[in-house]
Amino acid sequence: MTTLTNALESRLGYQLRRASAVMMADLARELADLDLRPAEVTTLLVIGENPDCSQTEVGQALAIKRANMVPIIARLMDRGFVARTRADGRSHALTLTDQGRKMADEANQRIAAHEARFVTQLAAGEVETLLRCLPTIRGAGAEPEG
Amino acid sequence: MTTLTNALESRLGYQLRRASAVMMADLARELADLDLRPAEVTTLLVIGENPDCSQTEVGQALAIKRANMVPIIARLMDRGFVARTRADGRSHALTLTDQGRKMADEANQRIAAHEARFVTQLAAGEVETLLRCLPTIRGAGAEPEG
DNA sequence: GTGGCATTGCTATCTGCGATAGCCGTTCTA
DNA sequence: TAGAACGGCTATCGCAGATAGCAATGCCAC
Repeated sequence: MTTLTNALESRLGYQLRRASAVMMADLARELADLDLRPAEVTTLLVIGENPDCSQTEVGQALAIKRANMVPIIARLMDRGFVARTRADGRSHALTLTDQGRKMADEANQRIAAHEARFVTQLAAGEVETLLRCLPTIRGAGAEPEG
Repeated sequence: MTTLTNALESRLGYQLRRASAVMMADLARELADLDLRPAEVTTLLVIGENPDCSQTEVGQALAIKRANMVPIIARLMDRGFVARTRADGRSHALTLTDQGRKMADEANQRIAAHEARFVTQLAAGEVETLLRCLPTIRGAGAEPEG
């Protein structure tokens, strides 16, 4: 087995994609026995932080389109983690149930453990740099006009 | 429209995922009129750099599973960018055609422009830090045993 | 040499995430 | 009050990745 050269290794986008995939896979593994997908956890946590928010607000915070929020919320409600009440004729006010709050707490611990596995491999200043640069990269992308 | 709080903003994995998604979307847009998907470009470039490599070798360089390489190679061959000859009874030796080489050159320019849109938003030292840390993160993930 | 094992490419199928187009009822506003 | 904007929803598609298993080939130990 020859090892191939790969000039992409020096590309930011490529490295970002590979690193992100590794962390996503690790997160998915960490959350597997809770039967929570990454997109569901983030939704759960945002609702926990922002009681009575609407679906589209959550979606905007997480860059999830309205249409894609629907099945996520549906499943969280089916499992009794999220409740909603009519806010006005169009929008719902989302809150966590007691069960949902417990699940969010558990998930937060799992996420902390997951993060630690990676952050401990880096110097403190490096983590700080990453957390400063990554939002800059996000901001450098094309703004969704509208 | 209230803006929600989101504690995930301080999470490395979350930021990585968001930043990666932005860059992927930008890359896809840049390559759209070439009708090349991100996974296809990376494959094309690796073959260009490593004439006579096999499919699984390319897959290993790019973290693409054998099974998922099949349709990628098939499409690159259909479009006349990649040719292959029997290396032994099992494996193929992959090379770029003249057309494939041209496409790879063009793709490389597009990628450079795409990268520049983001890299120019960062300080030189920051880019260096990113390119050092991201492979570390990759390495901190669970090794695929086998 | 031959038998067992690993490798290579492949099919088929599944999951997760994201995007688009468009419907309907509600609310805002000019 | 009419038209635009909004919030939730359905339906459907695309891309990337994963798994399980098959057939043919090559490798190695005996």
